Amino acid sequence: MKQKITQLLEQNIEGMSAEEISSLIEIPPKAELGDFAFPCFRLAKTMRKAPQMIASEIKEKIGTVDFIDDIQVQGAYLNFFLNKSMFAASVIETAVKDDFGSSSTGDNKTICIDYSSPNVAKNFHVGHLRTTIIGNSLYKIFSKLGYHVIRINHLGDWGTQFGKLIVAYKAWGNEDAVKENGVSELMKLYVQFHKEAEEKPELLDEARAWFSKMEQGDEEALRIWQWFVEISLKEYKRTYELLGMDFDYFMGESFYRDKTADVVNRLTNAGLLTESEGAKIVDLEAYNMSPCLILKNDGSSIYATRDIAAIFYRKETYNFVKCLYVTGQEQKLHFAQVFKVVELLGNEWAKDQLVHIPYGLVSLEGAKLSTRDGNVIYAEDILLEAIDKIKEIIEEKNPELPDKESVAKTVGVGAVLFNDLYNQRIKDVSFKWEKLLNFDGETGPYVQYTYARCASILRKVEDFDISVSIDYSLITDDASIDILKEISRYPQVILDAAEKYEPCVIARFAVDVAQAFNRYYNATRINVEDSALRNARCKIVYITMKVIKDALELLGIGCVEKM
RNA sequence: GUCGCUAUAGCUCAGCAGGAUAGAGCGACCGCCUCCUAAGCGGUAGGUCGGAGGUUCGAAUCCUCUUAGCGACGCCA
Repeated sequence: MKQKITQLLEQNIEGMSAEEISSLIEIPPKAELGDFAFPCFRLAKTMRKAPQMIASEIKEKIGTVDFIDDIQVQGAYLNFFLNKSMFAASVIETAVKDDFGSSSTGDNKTICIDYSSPNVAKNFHVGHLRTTIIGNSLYKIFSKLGYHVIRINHLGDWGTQFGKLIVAYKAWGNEDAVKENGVSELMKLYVQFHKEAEEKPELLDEARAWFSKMEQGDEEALRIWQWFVEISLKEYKRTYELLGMDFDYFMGESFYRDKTADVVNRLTNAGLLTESEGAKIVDLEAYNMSPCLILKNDGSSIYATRDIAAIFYRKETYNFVKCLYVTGQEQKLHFAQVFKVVELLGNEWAKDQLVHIPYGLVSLEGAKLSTRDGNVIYAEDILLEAIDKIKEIIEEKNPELPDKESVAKTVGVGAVLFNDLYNQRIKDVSFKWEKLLNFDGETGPYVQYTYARCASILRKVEDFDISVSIDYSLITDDASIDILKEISRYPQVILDAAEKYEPCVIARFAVDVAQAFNRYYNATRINVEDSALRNARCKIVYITMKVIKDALELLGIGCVEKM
């Protein structure tokens, strides 16, 4: 709509007929805006007339068109007021039969999303939760738009850290303790390694040597490594299950270990590889970036090498139109370098197909997250804590509720997911229990509550039948029109979220719908005597539920009928 | 030092292909359940949109400079 109006302003309307002007601003069948206005200043400037005069001229010429009930001039602004029942009819009818998806947008093209990707042998903490939750939502959003989305968990299961772990395990480890305590035992070894390495820096060389052995296929090294990976995966999968998430591939960095030589070959053939301080690098000075390290001075690969190998593998295997990387913004330079190197190898597509989707730093009550100092909270604990808190609230507010356990899980997990998706990705997050466990206002439970409230209403109206047509002239009150305006935005909201790679657009929308509905609920009695009125109002309740459920689904959050 | 990100109400944040009186939530205070779920709704208080210039009829939004916080800047990922 805004674009249409801008178009109008770009043109000289002098001498245009009313038909021409109204065809220019033709109101779309699904009006995105209820009442809207546009400024006449720019037009006034080009036409050298007072804005007020322009406004009244347009008004005079446009007259009344479909959907528009009234036009007013206020100061220099033109206001169009919708024909409310026509608008209501349009919104309700599309919402009843549509699934809101522009499913042709994606045309079944493939998108790879690389997200979650925890570092094996480290605990899955708050920080990992962000990439996991955001990535999962992007997967849902693009799937809805008709893309074939491949979810890749690029586990950090290769690299010098395993050399460190092997050194630590051989020096201070104990098989039984690792078997019993899993990842946290490995974490302890890792922490101890760093402590000892401060005194004895030669440990670091030892660690690098062990990693080098891994790369060369040393049997002992690989056996220990494999064991650590299995232990870690078991724990991660428990968290993913709690989150209700899955991946198409758990393909860690180790998967590319035999593909890094090919990267080196390509770079060598292209004459891009140069030697510097004993290491092999690609110089990126021409692009204002520090060099991209490809091989360390001991000849072993580094994460950039494996990331490049992964890009080629994915392009060849899946022929993606986009490959998204959901990681912290501190890795911005790394991805810029890697993408540039791929592009320099003669791949123009790298420019717009490889996308880094950064998010802000997670800190804990103001302090930096640090496993070494014990300043961490584990994802699983957060989820379990949230579920417990929800159970308490249920006992307090609705002790008779059936299925308490499963409701608490859906709502508790939903609260955590929503909390992570409600703000723009780029914002830093300071984790606070107090905030996370407050479920009033702009939260997941609030939206879910609104859904349950709707469900409760429809349960009580026994004769409600969605297929019975209604009299739209009964729907003209402000509260009804407000909720319908919100609902009518939904398809555009999905597109916006996809374009910006921002699930928060959808989360905000869900809250807007819930707020509009709750206002409607308070202002309007739905279950009334008059059956025509009751039916009409129930239809609004019905489509509200449908939209909320669909939107929450895009965030990876479920709904409950009662809570 | 160079590059990047962030800065809007006491707190957490929306708004930013320029447009009407800058919006929510939390917290505080005051109201609303003989009525469909009060995890709700309404109201009050709270703002030099970090600062200074500039472009414009019009700037939270665009440009320049500047301040503060954070991050990245070669053998970790």
